[in-house]
This record gives sequence, structure tokens and C-alpha cells, in this order.
Amino acid sequence: MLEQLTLHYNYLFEADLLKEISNVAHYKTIKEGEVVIDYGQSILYMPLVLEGAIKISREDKKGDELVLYFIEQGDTCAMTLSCCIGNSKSQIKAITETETKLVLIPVNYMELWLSKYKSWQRFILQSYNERMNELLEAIDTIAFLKMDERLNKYLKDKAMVNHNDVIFVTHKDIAQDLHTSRVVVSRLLKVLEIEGKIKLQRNQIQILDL
DNA sequence: ACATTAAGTGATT
DNA sequence: AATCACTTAATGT
Repeated sequence: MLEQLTLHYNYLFEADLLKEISNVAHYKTIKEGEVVIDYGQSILYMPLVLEGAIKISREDKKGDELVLYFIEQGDTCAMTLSCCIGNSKSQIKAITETETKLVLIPVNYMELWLSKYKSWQRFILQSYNERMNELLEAIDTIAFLKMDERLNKYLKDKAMVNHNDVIFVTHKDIAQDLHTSRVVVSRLLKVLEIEGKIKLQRNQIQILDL
């Protein structure tokens, strides 16, 4: 595990910290499409993503969801951070977007390391900041009902985390992620296709120029 | 060949 | 932008 960690995080953490992480954390590989953390679940571990990507979404009582953002290698879940501090339960749902390798750090170490390692402190604060900005961005587009922009961002993000210009999803899936109707997604996608930005096929979308 | 599911379209609110 | 109603196209059995 130490080698894996070093490979992905040596530019962020000092050697001592890397070693300590590898001592206390659990290494885990999760297949695509699995639920990592569900709504209402209490959080015991803080995940550090080594490879792959995770989709973070919010869900209401009816099961309607709304994708907030994706996390990938080098990221951690800001929700865990706020959960640890507030000692609350998860307000979000995390599903692996691709096969994901991660290390799980017991939450009590998170606080301990905050005072012990400068690099850890910087990492936590920076992650928090990044997520906060991303969230604000999401609020902006939702509040002003710019569905086309949300779709654009969604496609970009999806292509990025998958390291592939071809996205394998149905219009219905996208509609669920963005919490809109399939018809709307189909129409907006059609426009993008006419503009020459994407290519549509059944169950897949190729990104040409966004 | 038929049933099922994904995607396209016009009209309406 | 959402919903309805309907069509067309792709896929599976």
C-alpha cells in the first residue's frame, strides 16, 4: 500500500505521514457502480482516492437525486470532513463511477494529524475550499435554471473522470443525475450535436468539442 | 417476428 | 423547462 500511496500522494504529503497512513488505513478496491456511502449513514472512515472516480449526489425522501460533483484521484470527500467535525451522518450518496482504488482512514486520525502534519492541514483546507467552490458553482447554475450549462458541465466532468471522450449513458440516466426530464436532455443533446460538439449514438455520447 | 427500451418530435402548460 | 402523447429506431428473445 505504501508504494501506491507514495505514487499518488508524495507530492502532497511528507514521508512520515505517508508511512503513518499506510499503517492505519485500509486499502480497498471498489467495482464500478457500487454505493460507497449512502444517505444517513454515519461515517467511520475518510476516503482518499488513489485511482478511479466517485459520483457524489444528494437525494430527497422520494429517491430523486441530484449530482453535486465528482471526486477523483487526489481528492477526498468534503462531506466526510464536515461530518467528522459535526459528528453527524452523511447527507449525500457516493457511487463509484469507475472501478476505484482507495484507502480508508479512520476518522479519529484525521483530527490528530491536523495538528501533527502541516501537509495534512493544507490538504484538508484545500479540499474543503475546492468543494465549496464547486458547490457554489452548482448552486449558481441550478438557481438560474441554466440546464444547458449544467448539461455541458456534466458531460465534461464525466468525460474527464472516465478518461474517455465517449460516455456510456442513456439520456434517462443523465436526466436522473441532473434531476430533470429525459425529453429535456434529449433536446439539449440534439442541439449540441447539431452544433458539432458531440456525436450521439444509442447508449453513448462522444465528446468532440466542448 | 415480436416485445422492450432508447431516443426524437410536436404541442401544450 | 416540464409533461404528454406519439413516433421511430435499436436491441434482445
